[in-house]
Amino acid sequence: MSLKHAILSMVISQPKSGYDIAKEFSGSVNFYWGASHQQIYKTLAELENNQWLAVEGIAQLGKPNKKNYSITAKGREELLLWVEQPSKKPSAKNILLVKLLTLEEVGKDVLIKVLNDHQLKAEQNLKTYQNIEEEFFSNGVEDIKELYYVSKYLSLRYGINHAKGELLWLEETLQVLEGRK
Amino acid sequence: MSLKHAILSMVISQPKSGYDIAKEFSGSVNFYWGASHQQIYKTLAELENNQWLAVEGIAQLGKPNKKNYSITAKGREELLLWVEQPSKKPSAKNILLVKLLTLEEVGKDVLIKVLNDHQLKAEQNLKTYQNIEEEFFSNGVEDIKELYYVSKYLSLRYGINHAKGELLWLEETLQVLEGRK
DNA sequence: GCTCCCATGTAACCGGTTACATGATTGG
DNA sequence: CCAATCATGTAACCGGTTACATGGGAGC
Repeated sequence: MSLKHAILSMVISQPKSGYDIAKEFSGSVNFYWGASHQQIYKTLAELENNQWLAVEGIAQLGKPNKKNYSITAKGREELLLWVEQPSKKPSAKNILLVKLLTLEEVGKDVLIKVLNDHQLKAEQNLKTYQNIEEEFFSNGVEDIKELYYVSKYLSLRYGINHAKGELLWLEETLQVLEGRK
Repeated sequence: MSLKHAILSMVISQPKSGYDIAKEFSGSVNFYWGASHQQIYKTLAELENNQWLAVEGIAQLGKPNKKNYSITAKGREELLLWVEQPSKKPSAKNILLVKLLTLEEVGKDVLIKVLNDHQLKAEQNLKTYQNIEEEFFSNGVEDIKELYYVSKYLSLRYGINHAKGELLWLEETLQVLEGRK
C-alpha cells in the first residue's frame, strides 16, 4: 500500500499529528489521495511500530493532548526505496463504462441522463480547480518554482487536465449515444 | 461494490461461466475494470445466493464441467436501479503525485527518472490502444453505432483520451521539474 | 515430457469503509 | 444553547490480493 508512504511524505518537512494529516487529506491533497481519520490513526500506529516514524506526546492547554509524529532515518531510507521503485498503477475502474454495458437492457435515455449528471459534476469540479489556480497566482505566488508550491501546483494541474479529459470523453460519448436511434 | 453489477452487465446478453467472465476481464474490459478469477467465483456465488443470477451446470466432453450463469428478473431490476443511481467516483489515487511530495527529500533527478519511466509506459499504452482502434475500423466495423460495438468502442476512446491526458500532464510536470535548479 | 488451455475453487491476509465512542473549548 | 473545532481511537465488515490446490486434454 502507499498510504504509508503518502504519510511519510507528508511529515518529511515537519512533524505532524494524525489530526493534521487528516486535515491535509481533506484539503488539496484530496485531489489525488484520500484517507479517513480511522485509517490514518491505524496506519500511524503501524508506522511507529516499524520505526519509520517517531512519536512525541504533546500536552496542550485548553485542547486535547496530541501526538506529533516525525520521520526517522529508517523511514527516510524506506521512502527513497519506494520512490525509486516502479509504481504499478492500480487497475483503473470506471463505473460509467460498466453502466454503458447495460445499454441494451436499460435503453439509451437512462444512460444519457446518467452521463449528463456526470458531465455537470465534472464541469463543477473543473471550475473549482480553476478558481483555486487563479487564487494561486493572484496570491503573490508568481514563481511556482518555489519548492513549497511545486507539488501543490502540479496536483492542481493534474486535476484540471483530468477533468478536461473526462469532459471531452463525455461529449464524445453523448454524441455517439444520441446519434443512435 | 460494483463488481457485482459489472458481472450482471456482462451476462445480460448471454449466459456465461466464471471462466468466460475472467477472460473478458483480461481482455478489452480490462481498460476500465479488472478482477481476478478468485474474486469472480466468490462474487458469482454471492450473486446466485441473492438470486440475481441463476446457474446451470454443464457437463462437457473432454473438458471440465462448467457452470453457466444467466441473469434473473430480480437481477435485471437490481441492475436498472443501480444504473440510475448517481455513481460516486472512487477517490482517485495518484502515486506519482505522492512521489512528487518527496521532492525535497529525494531530489529532482530521482523524480525525473520516475516520471520518464512512467511516460514511456503511457506512450506504449497509447500506441496499443490506437492499434486496437485501427483494427476496429479496418475489420469491417464501419458503423460503430451497431449496438454490439458501442461500448467496446467507447471504452477504447476512454483509454485513448486518458493516456493522452496523462502524457500532457507528464510533459508539463517534467518541464516544471527540469526548470528547477 | 512440457506447456498451455480449460475450469473451479479454499484460506489467509490486507487495506479501506462504516458505525460507534468520548470529551473539552471556542464562537455565534 | 448549539455547532464547530480539536483530538484520538475501537470494532465489525467488505472488497480485493496472494498463495495454494486440483486435474484432464491438446499440441509441440
